[in-house]
Amino acid sequence: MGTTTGRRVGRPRAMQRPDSGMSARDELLLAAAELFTTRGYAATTTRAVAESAGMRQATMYHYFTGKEDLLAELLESTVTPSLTLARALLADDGRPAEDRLWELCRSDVGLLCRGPHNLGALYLLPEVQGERFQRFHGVRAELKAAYGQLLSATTAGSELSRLERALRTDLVFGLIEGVILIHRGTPGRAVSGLAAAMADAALRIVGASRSGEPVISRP
Amino acid sequence: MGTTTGRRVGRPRAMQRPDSGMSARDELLLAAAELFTTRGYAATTTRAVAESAGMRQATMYHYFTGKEDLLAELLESTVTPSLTLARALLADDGRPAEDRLWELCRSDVGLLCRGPHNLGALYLLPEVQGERFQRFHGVRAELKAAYGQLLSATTAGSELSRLERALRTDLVFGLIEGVILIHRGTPGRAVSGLAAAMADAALRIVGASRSGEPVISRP
DNA sequence: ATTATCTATAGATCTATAGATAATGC
DNA sequence: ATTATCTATAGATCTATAGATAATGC
Repeated sequence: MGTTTGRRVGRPRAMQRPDSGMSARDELLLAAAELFTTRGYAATTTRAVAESAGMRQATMYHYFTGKEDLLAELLESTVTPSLTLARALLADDGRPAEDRLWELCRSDVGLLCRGPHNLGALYLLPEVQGERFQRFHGVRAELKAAYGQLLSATTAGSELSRLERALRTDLVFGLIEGVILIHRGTPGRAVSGLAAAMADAALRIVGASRSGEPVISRP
Repeated sequence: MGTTTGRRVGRPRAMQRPDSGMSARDELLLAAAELFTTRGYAATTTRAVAESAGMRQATMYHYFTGKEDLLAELLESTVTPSLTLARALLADDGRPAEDRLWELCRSDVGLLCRGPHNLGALYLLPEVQGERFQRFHGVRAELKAAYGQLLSATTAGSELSRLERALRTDLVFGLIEGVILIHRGTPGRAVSGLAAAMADAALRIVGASRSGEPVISRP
């Protein structure tokens, strides 16, 4: 019943390492996140993922059917928490939409930059167009729709044409997802500051501002 | 001396195709651009590039030392025209900085979206961190510096702190390079409209606006 | 008995080189 | 003679499966 070493079911691993506390599945996901973002998805072999997680190549197939499976799972895990927050914010219609949009932006930047690794960069992979990623695309589309709804609920947003609203939603969503480009450029910078700055920028793109903060204007 | 077929030096190609008019080198670059952006860099084999350019795999090595060589050349070709324009705009200090920054943004969006292919997406490749891409990074850094200078020369930009200027430069540069994310999401939209909208958004992030156009503000 | 892992490997690549060949140029 | 291409291939992978093994659980 203790958590002493060597108490797990199954043949022991060949390469012994201190117990990470994670499940083998999670060890694989973490290793994959690290390697996919650092070396690239296609450039990462199943062997690299498995060994990096402390097991032999073939063992990986006990948990995932292949590399695509790992990637799909990682992508979904990046978007799902954002969507949960977005839904909560949409429901909370007591607060000004400006504030809620700002918070969603800030939170997303944090998630993208801090996450296990910069998974955001994986959105751009051509491989992600494939059918296996349908579910990811679904979740992501719903998240984007939430951005659109919040944007439309702002004072500035409500004055825009339907087309213009769609365009600005794309711009804001693109800015936030593109944070990876920015973060990679200057990785030293504090994420919290960046997140707030990006959320501010998003509102400026909409033409709105947080309650309390005046619209920027020159004297 | 005519441009009739079968008049070229060297052994004829195995797979005959209508003369593209391009040099074999350019045919390879074009094929690589297409495949790298559609299928991904690492997922593209040297065979795929060569055959797609109308020649056999081994022939590619007559022109490039490998895949990296192709990628480096493609990346540089995307940034160089932007830098040329940026230099010209920096020198042209008769016009308001706001207008020049706007033009640079708009032109870059056009280049990134229209180019031979969406090469912008390749910026994110982890492979591009390598030493072989030093020159590309140099040119790109110079382009970013130009963005910074133009931004600082705007009225709104000049009022910002040094740190805040650097941050907003990152945001604007990130927004523009991230246009790929936006463009991929809705490829149907006209590039010219998108380019103008992105340039507008960039100025809004800075807190500036084009001469003539007032700063957006609510009644 | 069940489970998590291992070792071994077939089959399918992919890269990069060696050397041959079929054009034009002189 | 020079050039652009070809064919052939060695050597190095990499993926995914088959089947063995070493733990715990009952």
